[in-house]
Amino acid sequence: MTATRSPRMDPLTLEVVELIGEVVARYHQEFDEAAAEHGLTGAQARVLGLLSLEPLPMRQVAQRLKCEPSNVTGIVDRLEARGLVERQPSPGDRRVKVAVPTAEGRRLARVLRESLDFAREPLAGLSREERVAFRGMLRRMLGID
Amino acid sequence: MTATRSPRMDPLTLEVVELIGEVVARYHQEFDEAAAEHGLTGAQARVLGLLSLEPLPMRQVAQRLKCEPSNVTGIVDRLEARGLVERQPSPGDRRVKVAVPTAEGRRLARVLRESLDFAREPLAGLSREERVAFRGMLRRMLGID
DNA sequence: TATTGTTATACTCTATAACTATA
DNA sequence: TATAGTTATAGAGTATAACAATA
Repeated sequence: MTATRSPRMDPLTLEVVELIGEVVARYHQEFDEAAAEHGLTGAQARVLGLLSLEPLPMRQVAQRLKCEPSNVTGIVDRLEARGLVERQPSPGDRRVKVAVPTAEGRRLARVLRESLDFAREPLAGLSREERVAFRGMLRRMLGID
Repeated sequence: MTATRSPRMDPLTLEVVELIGEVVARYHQEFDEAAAEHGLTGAQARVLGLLSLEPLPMRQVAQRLKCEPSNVTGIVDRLEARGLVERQPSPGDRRVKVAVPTAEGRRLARVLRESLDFAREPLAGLSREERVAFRGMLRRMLGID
């Protein structure tokens, strides 16, 4: 039996993997801070962002969040109590409730989106070719194409 | 007053920002799943990973996690109950308790590290030049250099 | 007095299971 | 009977404040 116990990673790849971990941590930190500045938790801000792109039935919100539907009830309850979201009945199926952002909810979602400068700012300093290359790498990591 | 309300983002940059968000979500998902397969939460796995690199006083764990010291008490309590971590007195200062992984804790930390193939696998398909370029981009995003 | 770690408390997020209204 | 949403419950992470032991 050899000492090898997993696929070997060269120092460069190892460094890149570690950098990705740091980017992930930084992204979450900045996202949560931006949400907290407006009195929202990370989960609430994420749901508000989803709904500002497209109103969704409760169950579909859960699918996007990859969590149980019962959790969405509480998150939307709190957004609704803040006047940022409303539950609207679905015409076709009376069981379904569609979560729709209010005007204030849409406004806040836009503010939150714009305050996430972490990624945008450094990207602006890249050439178009560099950004294309970066996009290609991210796509490969996500299994796109 | 013009309609412009924030720095403009070209479609390519916008797409890259969105891809980064997806990578972040995917990274967290895979990390938490790997932890759950071994009966740990994400926070517990993260602390165990930290300690496997270097034993740390409770307060310093909180600083690395960017959370309040009182939270670390509970996380380390659960790791200790699982036999993965021990609290050891500090020789120089009797107020300090150093969290040290046990042999089993170090073993599990290594397994968790190796199961995070998400980033490593696609990186292996890149040329050295591409990886260097990717590293440079990540560093700029983190403000390194 | 100041610092380290803990306890107590309250809130949020999470999964599970049971429930209701509707299909 | 199946599905959408909710409620009830329990565990975990989080911040705040107050506390004990030590410096």
